[in-house]
Amino acid sequence: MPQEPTAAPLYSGTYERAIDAKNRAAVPSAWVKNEGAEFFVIPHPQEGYLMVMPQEEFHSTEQRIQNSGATAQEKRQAIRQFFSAAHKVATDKQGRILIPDSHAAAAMLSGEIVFVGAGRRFELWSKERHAAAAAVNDEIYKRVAVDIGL
Amino acid sequence: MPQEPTAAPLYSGTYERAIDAKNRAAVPSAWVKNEGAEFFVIPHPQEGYLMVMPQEEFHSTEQRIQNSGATAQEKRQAIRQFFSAAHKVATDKQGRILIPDSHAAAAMLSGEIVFVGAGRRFELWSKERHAAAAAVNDEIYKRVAVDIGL
DNA sequence: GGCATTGTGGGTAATTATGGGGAGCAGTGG
DNA sequence: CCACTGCTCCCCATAATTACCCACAATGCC
Repeated sequence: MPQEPTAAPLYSGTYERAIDAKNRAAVPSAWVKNEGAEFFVIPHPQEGYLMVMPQEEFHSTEQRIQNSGATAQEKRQAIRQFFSAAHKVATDKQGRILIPDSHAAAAMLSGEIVFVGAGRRFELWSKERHAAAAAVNDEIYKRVAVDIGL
Repeated sequence: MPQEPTAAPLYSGTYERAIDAKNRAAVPSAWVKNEGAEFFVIPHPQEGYLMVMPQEEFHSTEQRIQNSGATAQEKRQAIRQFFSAAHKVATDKQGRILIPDSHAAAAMLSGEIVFVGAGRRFELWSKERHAAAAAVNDEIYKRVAVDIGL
């Protein structure tokens, strides 16, 4: 049998979850088994949500900054910012990750939150913000879908 | 001519099925090669039915968005929407897939449903919607058939 | 007519999601 | 140096959901 190149973890789908008073959130079980249990959590620089990625995607994101068209000094500063904002988290025995306070506040995470698959990484949104952002994206998605004859 | 190592599955035909109270639907046995087959389920952006595709078709659809004429940002947003709407499902030991609640609701699937082969992917319709859509398609099909001298 | 395959339904066990108590540690300030 | 505080992790309990298993009906094949 031709050995499948162990497809890199692929996060897809949307899951509503709760974040409790201790800032713990259960990662969808379908996403935990692919990967070990360690993720990097980084607030998205503009939009108010958290990016969560496994180590390899974290490194590849660093590379993308490195390969950007910015000046050497700008890249150094951007990478420093990137690293300082990134927190490494691990799932506990119940498959939950602990969101650092500052990050939860930045993304307004409390009560109902949404896990959104985004390919090689996934995202954490507050339910309200996600509803708004998804509406915008859905417009664009529909237009592009017509373009490619979906 | 580049020979594909494993013949891409071709889905054809129309099958009426039931979806039960647990949102399970039996995939036509002719379409399930091995046990534990995995599919991605995505609501069609405009019309109210579900697209179901194996992983390779899923990726190729992502590529088609990537190669569309939209701007880089639009493509990113469209792909994000595409990923977030796609749920990975696997057949159980009886060859059934579990349809996520939100998707079943979006396509109004309950009671009688229809599996429709569509080449490298297949579709899930509610019986009523499929009847309506099929009537329209048949009109078009007949006209085109005359065009090509069928 | 048997027999195997496929589709359907439902009971039950296993997994997953969530909440909360409490032990262990680190840092802080007396 | 030692309480005290805040935080994190572990454990358990419970609820909800999912997957597994069996039973049976319908169909087609030998």
